Amino acid sequence: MTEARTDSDRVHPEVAVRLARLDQRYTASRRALVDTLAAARRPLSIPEILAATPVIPQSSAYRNVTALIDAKAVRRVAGTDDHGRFELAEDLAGHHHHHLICDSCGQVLDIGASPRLERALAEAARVAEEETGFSVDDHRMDLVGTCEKCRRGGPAG
Amino acid sequence: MTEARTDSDRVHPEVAVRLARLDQRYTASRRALVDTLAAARRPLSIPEILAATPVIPQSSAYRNVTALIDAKAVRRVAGTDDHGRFELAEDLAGHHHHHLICDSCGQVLDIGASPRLERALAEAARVAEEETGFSVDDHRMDLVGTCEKCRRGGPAG
DNA sequence: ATTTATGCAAATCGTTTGCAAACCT
DNA sequence: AGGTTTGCAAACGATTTGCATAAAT
Repeated sequence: MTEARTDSDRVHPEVAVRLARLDQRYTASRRALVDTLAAARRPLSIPEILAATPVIPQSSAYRNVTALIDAKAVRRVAGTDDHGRFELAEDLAGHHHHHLICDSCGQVLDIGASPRLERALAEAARVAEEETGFSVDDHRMDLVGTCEKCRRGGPAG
Repeated sequence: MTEARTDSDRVHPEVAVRLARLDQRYTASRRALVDTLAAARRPLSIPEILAATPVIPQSSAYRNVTALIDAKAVRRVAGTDDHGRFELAEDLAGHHHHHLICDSCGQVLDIGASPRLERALAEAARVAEEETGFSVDDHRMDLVGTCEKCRRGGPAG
């Protein structure tokens, strides 16, 4: 069987190392936060993180997410609503993916990236660098639409 | 010669029609806002809009941008900083494009979309619809990097 | 005339921060 | 011990909103 789920025994030590580089400690709250993000198959907002993680005050969630982002263990993704969303860094989660965003309820789902799409994206990045002088180091590809639930009369339906 | 720039004599009536569908009026402020967005070749934040548009109070800018979004004459795009950015709807601006986002200063540039990339994106959308039950009606492709200016010691350099 | 938009100031809401106590090394 | 993180509450900043007036149909 293909082992696709996050191996937290591998993730935790690596997160610890990345935090240590910044003189940051891998505390219980941070571990819990990483577990929550690793267990979700999609980027979570702070409210979602709080709901899924026992007894973590908001301010700590924000501060820890920030620390983990600085350590490059977590990354922020933009949705359509006014909540930031966060996911494990791709090299920790172990799979490159893109997002499917529901315009109605704001939910974000992960979707796989096809090699063909990735090749086209890489080419686009190269062209953009030549034309603009930017140095491109990441891409985001989001599909925006309406999820099944919302189409049947959910939040904005 | 190919006429690529926005033809505001064509844009204004169409915006008026779209607003009218929602019983909204095409006032001087809204016209000014559309002119500002049409003149920019990139999505603008509210501060940028205010700077470029004479005597429009913030609250009106926010309200009018919202009205124009509801009327599908403007769309909101997400950058990396905490300001929303806004651009004319693509069918009004007349060209499909993607974005180049500077991670350092938050600036957003438009970049053209190659046919090859568009084909790959369309395929990805089709696959995602089949697999998830979403109905996809838009895509966003952003390249994130550092602009030339910031690499030479700009805002975060 | 009636309905919608404006402008100001106050309110809201996500996020950030100051500070003293608790924690890790 | 010495520096870091926590938790609370207050502060912040972008965006939204109530209300009386002005503008558009």
